[in-house]
Amino acid sequence: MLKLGNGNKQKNEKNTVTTTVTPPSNFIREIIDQDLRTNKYGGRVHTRFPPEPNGYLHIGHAKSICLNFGLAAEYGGWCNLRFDDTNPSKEEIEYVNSIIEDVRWLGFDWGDRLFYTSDYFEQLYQYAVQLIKKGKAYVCDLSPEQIKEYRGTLTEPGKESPYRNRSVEENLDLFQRMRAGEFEDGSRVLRAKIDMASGNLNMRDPVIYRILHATHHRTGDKWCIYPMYDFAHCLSDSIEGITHSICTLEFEDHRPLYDWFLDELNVHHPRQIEFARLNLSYTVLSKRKLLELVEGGYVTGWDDPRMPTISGLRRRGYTPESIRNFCERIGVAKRDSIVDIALLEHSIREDLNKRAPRVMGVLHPLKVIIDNYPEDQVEELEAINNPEDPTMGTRKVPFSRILYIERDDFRENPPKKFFRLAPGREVRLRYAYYITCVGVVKDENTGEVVELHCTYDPETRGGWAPDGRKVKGTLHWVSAPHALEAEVRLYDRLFTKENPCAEKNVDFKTYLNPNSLVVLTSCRVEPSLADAAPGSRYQFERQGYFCVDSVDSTKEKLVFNRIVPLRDSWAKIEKAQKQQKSA
RNA sequence: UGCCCGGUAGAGUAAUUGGCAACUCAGGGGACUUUGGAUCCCCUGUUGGAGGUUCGAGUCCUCCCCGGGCAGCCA
Repeated sequence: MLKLGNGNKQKNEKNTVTTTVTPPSNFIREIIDQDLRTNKYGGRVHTRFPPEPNGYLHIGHAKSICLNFGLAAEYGGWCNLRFDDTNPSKEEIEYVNSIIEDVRWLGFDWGDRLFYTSDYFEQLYQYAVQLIKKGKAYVCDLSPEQIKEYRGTLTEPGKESPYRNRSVEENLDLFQRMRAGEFEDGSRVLRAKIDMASGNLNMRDPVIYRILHATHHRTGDKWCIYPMYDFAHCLSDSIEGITHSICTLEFEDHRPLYDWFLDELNVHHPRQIEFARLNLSYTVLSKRKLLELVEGGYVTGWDDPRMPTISGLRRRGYTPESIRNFCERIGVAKRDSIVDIALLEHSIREDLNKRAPRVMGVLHPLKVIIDNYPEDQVEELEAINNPEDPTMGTRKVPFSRILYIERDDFRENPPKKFFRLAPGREVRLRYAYYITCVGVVKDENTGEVVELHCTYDPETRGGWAPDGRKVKGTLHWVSAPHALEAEVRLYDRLFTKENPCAEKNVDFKTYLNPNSLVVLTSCRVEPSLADAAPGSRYQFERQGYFCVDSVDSTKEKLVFNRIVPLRDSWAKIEKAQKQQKSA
């Protein structure tokens, strides 16, 4: 008998997701292709994303979301969103809401197929009763400690519970009274009767129902017994008519148990496929560790832009497209691996290069006075919004006698291959003029360069010299009297070590990067940014991609998050030069 | 020392299922350039080991080595 879930009767909402990367084949697609060829599920492909609402989603979940929703879209099937809410002591509505928001933001749509395992509590209870009636489940009065003791170890078999052979009638009565609330938490459980000597611990009479007098965020106080994950999960998949239950590797050992439940109950039997969860270099991806960072105040919250959470990446400025492309690129397999975070960074650069408007912003301002530029003159110079996309048009940028340039763009004693400004050197100011440095003003006490004097060549307006002479460097700049002051938050990798969890006896927090956030408070950006909307993304030319912080930025005080820096080949040259010197 | 899974360039994945080991990222070099960005071109480097089957093995077989997971009334 094949029981089809209610999901099958409901209408499909097509996903609108696109990726620019051609998906390579993988072992899951092969399995589905095979099932389609053999008509195993009547040609259907129905997946689900089944989070537990006990934390925020992270990039590792994005992999699973993209897989499940992606496969469904690709094969013209469906993907359900189902909350695995079987443990009211850990789950909260706040998490439910954040998960819904995140999955939607990633660009996926579950139509009217939003489900909760708690929707099935009554049905699940009836399944348990069926097992009891078949003599395949029993109420056990052993304490938690005793159950552990009786379970045996990895290498030794367990022993049978003295309550294992209670009569069906007694079990039915006891289970009903468990539901009725007659017993204390922990006093009794319902167990499957399988094999205490199995090499697979999951088969040693696993607990399938426990007593928990806790208020559930959806069912309130209706229940005081709750099904265990192993029991609830496989049967929820079955109820929904899921064809391919895609999950992570650690559930491989549970599959025989799921097979046992499904076969004993003789219900629709999804095919479970396990894949390796995502690991990313220089970060951690476990709810427990992320929670530790949040609760310990190491970050400002779940949406701290340094966090690998979906909400953190969103606030940082990552786009859903870039995350989807990343997930496509990393592929899916069964071996554990650590993906280089550079791949994530590449994905966002690739996306934003095509889409982000260019703008000029000076992070570490150095004042420049153009000695031969008329005192009160202001010119509006034309700048291209995105050289990758002419349809994005142009804008006007004001130019005047006093400017700011990047402090790094000037060297009093320029090293080899330094193409930027130095005493006597001529460079181009982007979209403006060629300027030549004619004077350096330093602080008398510290020796710090505080101001540069330059002359400009009026013939080079727009950045071209009529005599054809070339300059090697092009600098970004802002007009001092017109510039907007802004705060810029420079984010870097959260950890200094590729795998912060590699050593079992060293706390991963030891490797937290002390420079993962550097706040710059007196940056100057061009005036076109005055009305920049929260969340909008820009390329600050020659620097990187930045996003208006959606929480802290105001019209009065702009705050930008650095999403990712541009690739910086000068930094590499300089680093190599320094290494050469010290060698 | 029980059960399960896995091992392909530095990283992540492919390989028409037994037929020239490739793609992306990273790294190196070059071209081009009003972003030292982007783009384009080139390069470095790979089937854990030993046997076996075969005309032919990353793929099939045997043994070994290495890595991961499992003893919640968590998921």
